[in-house]
Amino acid sequence: MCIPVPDYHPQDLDKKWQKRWHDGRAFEVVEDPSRPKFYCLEMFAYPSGHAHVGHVRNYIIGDVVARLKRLQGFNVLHPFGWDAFGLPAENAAIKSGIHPETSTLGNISHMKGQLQRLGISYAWERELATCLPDYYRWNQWLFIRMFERGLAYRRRSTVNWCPVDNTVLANEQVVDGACWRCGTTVEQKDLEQWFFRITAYADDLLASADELSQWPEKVLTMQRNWIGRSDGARVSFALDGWPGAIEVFTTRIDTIYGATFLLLGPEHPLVGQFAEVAADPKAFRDQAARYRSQDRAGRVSGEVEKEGFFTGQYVVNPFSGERAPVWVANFVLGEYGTGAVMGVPFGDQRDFEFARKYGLPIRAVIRPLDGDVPDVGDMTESRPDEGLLANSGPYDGLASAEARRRLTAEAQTRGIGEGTVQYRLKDWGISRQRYWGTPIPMIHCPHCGVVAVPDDQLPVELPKLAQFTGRGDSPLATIPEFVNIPCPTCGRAARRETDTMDTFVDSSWYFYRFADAHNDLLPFDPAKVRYWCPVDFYSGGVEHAILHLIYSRFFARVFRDLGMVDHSEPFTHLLTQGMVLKDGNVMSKSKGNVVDPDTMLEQAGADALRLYVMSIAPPEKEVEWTDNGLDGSFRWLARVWRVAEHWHDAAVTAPPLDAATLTADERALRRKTHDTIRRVTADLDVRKQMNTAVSAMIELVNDLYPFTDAQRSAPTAQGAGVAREAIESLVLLVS
RNA sequence: GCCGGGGUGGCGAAACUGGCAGACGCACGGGACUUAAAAUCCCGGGUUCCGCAAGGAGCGUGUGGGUUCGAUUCCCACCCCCGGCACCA
Repeated sequence: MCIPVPDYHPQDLDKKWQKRWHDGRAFEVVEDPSRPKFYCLEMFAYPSGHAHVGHVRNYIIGDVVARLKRLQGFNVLHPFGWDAFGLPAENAAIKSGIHPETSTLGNISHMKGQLQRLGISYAWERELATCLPDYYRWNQWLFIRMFERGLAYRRRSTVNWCPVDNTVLANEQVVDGACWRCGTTVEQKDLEQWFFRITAYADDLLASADELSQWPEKVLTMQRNWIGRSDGARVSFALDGWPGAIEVFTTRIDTIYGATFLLLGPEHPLVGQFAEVAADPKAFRDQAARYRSQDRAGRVSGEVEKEGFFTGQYVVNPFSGERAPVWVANFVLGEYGTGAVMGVPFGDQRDFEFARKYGLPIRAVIRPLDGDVPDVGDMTESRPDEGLLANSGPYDGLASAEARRRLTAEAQTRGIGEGTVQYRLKDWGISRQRYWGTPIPMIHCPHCGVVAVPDDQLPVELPKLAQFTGRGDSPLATIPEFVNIPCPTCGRAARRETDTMDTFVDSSWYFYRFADAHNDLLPFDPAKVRYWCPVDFYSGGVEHAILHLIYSRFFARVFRDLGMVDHSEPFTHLLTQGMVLKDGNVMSKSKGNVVDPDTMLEQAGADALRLYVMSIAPPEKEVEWTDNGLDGSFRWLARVWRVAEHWHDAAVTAPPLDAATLTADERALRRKTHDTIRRVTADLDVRKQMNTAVSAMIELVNDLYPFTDAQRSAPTAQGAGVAREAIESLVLLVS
C-alpha cells in the first residue's frame, strides 16, 4: 500500500494544543459533589534546574492516569509544585554567591516550561513552592499545634551530624552510616534538637500498613522493617549488694532460666557507677569509652569483634534465683530497649559466642518437641528455635509461647516486669543548622523558657542573608535583627530559635495544600480536603519508601487528630516508578549523564517522547535509557496520522454502520477495534501497564493498513464507517 | 542471616484464569518504489538437524525433580541477579 507522506509536524501541534490548554485553563478544577473525584499526584520536584528523563517518566505516568480518568468522567485534580527548600541551593550560594531564592525561583521557572512543553495536564493555578512564606507559614502553624500537643519537643541528644553539609540528619537520612545526600560518613554530636514524636504513631503506622492493599509489597516491607516492632517483656534483675535493679528487654522471656549473665551496653548509666568501685576505675572507663566509639564505626563497617569485660557486680535472676555476673559488652546498643540484655547463650547466637569466648556457663532451657534436651557441650551454635521448656523450674514442659504468657504474667504480679512492645523507630529530629528552610517558630526566653510565636505573628519570615560562608552553625544566628526579640509572654529580651526545619516537613503535607492552595486562614479548608483526599493515585521514586512516605503517613495522622482530615492513609494507590538509568547509573548532574528532554521534544515532539517512555517497560521497572526507540514512536504516530488523513474525507460522509451487512474483513477490523478498547482500558486503568497498552494500539494500526489497502481496490459501502470507528477509537485511546 | 522482587530471542519486552511461548517495538536481513538515496510500503527471523525448495523432525522460558491430557504459569529442592533491613536482644 502506498499512502502518501503526511505533513506530520508535531512541534507545531504541540504549540497549538499547549496554547489552547493554557488559554482555556483546560485542567483547572473546582469541587463538584455531583461528580466522582479523582486525585492524581506525582511526587513534586526539587527544582534542581533541569528536568531529566527520569523525572519526566514519572510525570508522564501520572499524566496518562489523569487523562484517562478525565475521559472516564471523573473530576480530576492533577496539580504540581516545588519542593523548593534544601541544601543544594544553599551550597551553590556558598560557591557562587547567588542567593538561594534567586536560583530556586529561576530553576522553577525553567522546569515549569519543560513540563509545559511536555504537555503534562497540570492544574497550574494550584502550583506551590515550599520556599514561599504563604506555604511555609503553615509548617510553622502546624509545628506550634504539634508543640501544644507534645508532638514537637526539644531535648538534648546524640544526633547524626554530617560534617560536609554542616547539619543534623534524621535517622531516616543516614544510609549505611553515611549522609543520604553527600555520602559523607556521619558523625555523632550532642545537640539540643527539636523532635517530632512519630513514635507515638508507631503502632498505628504499622497496623494500617496491612490495609494499604494498593501499595507495593516492597514499600510496606521496608516500612515495617523500619518501624521494627518487637513484642516482648521488660524484666528487672535485682542488683546483688546494691540498691535497685537492672531492667532488660527480651522477646524470649521463656528462656530466662538460661540467663547465666547480664550484659550492659557501654552507654548504660550504671557503667559509670560500677567504674567507681572497680579495681582500676580508669581502665574500666577507658574500655567502656572505646566500645562507645567502636559501636559507631562498627555500624558502618558491619564487622566488629564481640567483646566485653566483667564489671565485678552481680544480679539475681528473678526466676531461677541464681546470681549472674554483669558484663559490659560492645554489641549491646545503648539506645535500643533498656540498653541492657539478659545473656542467654543457649538461645541467642551473640550470647553464645560471648559465653564461649569468656567461659561463661550455658544452660539448655528448650528442648525440641520431638527430642531430648540438647547437650550444651556438643553445641556449636545457639538453638533459638521454640519448643518445650526444660531446666526451668515450675515451667518445665510448657510450650515456648505459653511459657512467655505465664512468665510475663508472673513478672507483672511480682512487680518486676511487664509485657511491652519495643520499636526500632525513633523520633524524627527535624532541626537543621542551615539557612534555606522554614524557620522554627519558637522563642527562647530566659524567664519563660521555650515559647511559641503567637499565631498572629506568623509567618516568621526567613530574613535575607547577604553572605553565605558555609562556616559555623545556623546562619540565622548571625542576624541580630532576626535573633533578638521580646518574649511574647513576658516582654523581656529573648532569642529566636535559629535552626530551620528539615525539608521533609515541607513535603509531608503538600498534597493537602493542593486541595486548597491559596487559603490564607488555614493550611487548608477541611471541607475541600474531604472532597479531594485521600490521593487516589500517587507515583514517585521508590527512594522515598521510608522517608517521605512514612513522614506523610505520620502527618496525616496528626491532621486527623487535629480534626482536619477524616482519613488516616493519605495515598490510596501508590506506584513506585522505576529509575531511568544511563550507562548503568542514576542520572545526575554530577555524573554528567543527564538526558535532557528538550532535545527530544525538538526532534520528535511531545507525543513521540511520551509514547516512547511509556512503551519501554512497565512503569515500576528500572530501565536503561537508549535513544533508539524514539524514532519508532515518531514513525508510528506518523502512521496514525497517515491513515487518518487517508480516510478523513470518506469517513465524514460514511453512512451509519449496519452490523448485519459487514464483510468478513470489516467484522474482523471491528472486532479488533473493540478488543483494543478493552485491552487499553484494562492496561491503563487496572493494571497500570502502559507498555502493553501501547502495543495494543500499534496492533490496531497494523490491522488498519491492510484493511485500507484492500478497501482501495474493492471499496464497500460500510468500509469507511468501520475505518472511521477504528480511527476515532484509536485517537481517543492515544489521547 | 531475614524480608521483598526477579531470571523468557541480538536488545526492550508480552503471554491477564494452567491452553499455539516470544505479541508489540528496537536493531538486523530481503523485496517493492526510485536514475539513486532517504522516506514509505511489503516480507522474514528462538535454536539445532534434514531438504535445492515447499516443507519436515528435535530441543527450547535459570537448574533438577513432581502434578497434569497440557506448565513461562501450580508444587518441592536448588542456583544466580537486583533492592531493602541487619549486633534491635
